Amino acid sequence: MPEVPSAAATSPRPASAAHPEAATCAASSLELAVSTVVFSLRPHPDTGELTLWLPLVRRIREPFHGLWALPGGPLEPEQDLVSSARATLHQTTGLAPRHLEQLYAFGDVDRSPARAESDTTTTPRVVSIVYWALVRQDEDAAAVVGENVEWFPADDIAEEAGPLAFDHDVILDYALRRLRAKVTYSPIAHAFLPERFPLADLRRVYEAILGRALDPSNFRRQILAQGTVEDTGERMTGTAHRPPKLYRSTPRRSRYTLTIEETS
Amino acid sequence: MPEVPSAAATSPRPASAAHPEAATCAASSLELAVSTVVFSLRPHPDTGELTLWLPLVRRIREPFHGLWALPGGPLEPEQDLVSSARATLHQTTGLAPRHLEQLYAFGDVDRSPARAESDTTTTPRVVSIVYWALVRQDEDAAAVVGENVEWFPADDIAEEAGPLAFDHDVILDYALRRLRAKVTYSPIAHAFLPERFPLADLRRVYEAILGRALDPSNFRRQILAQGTVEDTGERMTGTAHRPPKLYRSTPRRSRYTLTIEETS
DNA sequence: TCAAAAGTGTTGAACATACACCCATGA
DNA sequence: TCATGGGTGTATGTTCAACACTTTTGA
Repeated sequence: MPEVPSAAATSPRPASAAHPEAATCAASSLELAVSTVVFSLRPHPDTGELTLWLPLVRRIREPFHGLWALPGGPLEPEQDLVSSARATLHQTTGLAPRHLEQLYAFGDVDRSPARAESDTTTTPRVVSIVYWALVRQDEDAAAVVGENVEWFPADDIAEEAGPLAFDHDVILDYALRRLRAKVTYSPIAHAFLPERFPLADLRRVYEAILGRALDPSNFRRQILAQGTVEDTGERMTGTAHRPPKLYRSTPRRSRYTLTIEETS
Repeated sequence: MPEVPSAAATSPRPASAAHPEAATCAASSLELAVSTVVFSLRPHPDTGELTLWLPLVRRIREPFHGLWALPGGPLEPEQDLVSSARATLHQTTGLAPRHLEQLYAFGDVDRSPARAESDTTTTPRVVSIVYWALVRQDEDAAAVVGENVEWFPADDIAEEAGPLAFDHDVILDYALRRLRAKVTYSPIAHAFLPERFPLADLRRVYEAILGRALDPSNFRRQILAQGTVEDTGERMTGTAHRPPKLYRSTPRRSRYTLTIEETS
């Protein structure tokens, strides 16, 4: 989508009236919604291995009545984008997010397949701003699930939840790639873990997200080298082996991070 | 913004009516605009060194009448987000973009400083979806500038264009960091160059964006190693020295790249 | 004492940086 | 021939994957 434009170049009008920040949609059918992809880690029902799960909401009206969709809702005029995403997450899981980040704004005119063929007056054009959130492993157990809400393993969505409503398949695919890319250059994986944790748990989080095994010794060195965790001095007890040290993630200096992308 | 939520957790309502993709703003003052940060490379007027420039548009009405702002405009109900950004770019420069990518959606309730203090009925709440574009060096010369449009060196905006309208200072700062980060792991720099170019030109683009000199020999090796350019077999003529080979950037397999972020 | 996972050390390959040096052209 | 930037080669240091090996607990 970025590269190569349509070479269509009509005559350049002088932008005398160029006038940013002013689009009233009062008269037209243009709507603004905020959706959230909520990731959590749970054992896979078949293999028992830790994998990504996420909640979907069954649509109870047209369009796409009966299909599964990402949780979300309309943006209230007096509500920030993040607040809206946070509220959505609270409604579907009962939890407050540990990590909440903007993913992308989806706004193609034909983004909901139904709309392409149908009357545009019945199906309004919707611009969605999508966030993604990570749920802490220890809190996940306390998550509450509402009516018409169900959790699915991320990689089984296609089979188990059929095609999703709107273009949410595309969005979900993008969110997954984004998470997997970001985990390699940013310490977001920590957001899945409790206050204190052994390094092996952190490694298991990485393995679950990336879907492959990591060398324990090299992993340890890399994490310690990047300085995103610090030793608490405590150790875990009651294990059937040498008790591991407990670490906590070093407080990130909140450097104005809006986001940073990466797909490659 | 991502990390640490407000721990505010009221009682979780079951999301029985959770209903994504439906926000009519007909009755409220909520507007949707698309703005674009347009980057081009030109010599700096003082030092003569190649630096980033971008066009700003002077506002001709309230709010922020008289101040400089990012080019942009309201989103038409039947227009894609990218199309809107593309149109904006065409209006301000007369050009078709070589690289166009979504940056971020800015939608805080109080994002335009004026609004914070003023009556909310007079200053509507605006959600802006911001794109960034790169202009090819050879096309830049042919750029047309409209009325109330002026180009500035990116690093001199604060002094020369004063504080920008809305929160466009923040947006611009973010766009610059994003560009500088992305150039290190993605071949976007090529988008500034013509069809065929010597490697030294590509190096100068990198140097301009990063603001520091790069070792020519190592740069060559890195670029050739990553396989983003290919030898055309031709050479540039008319130079006062050994004629350099001409390269072209290898066609990127258009892998569904929405975006990928990166800050640090 | 054995199994299992924590944790340390070592080695070799791949890559990056710095810089010496040769090449091809116009003037 | 010389000045200039294009282009190649090489030495040194750093990072990283693989894996052998030691440590510490519960059973």
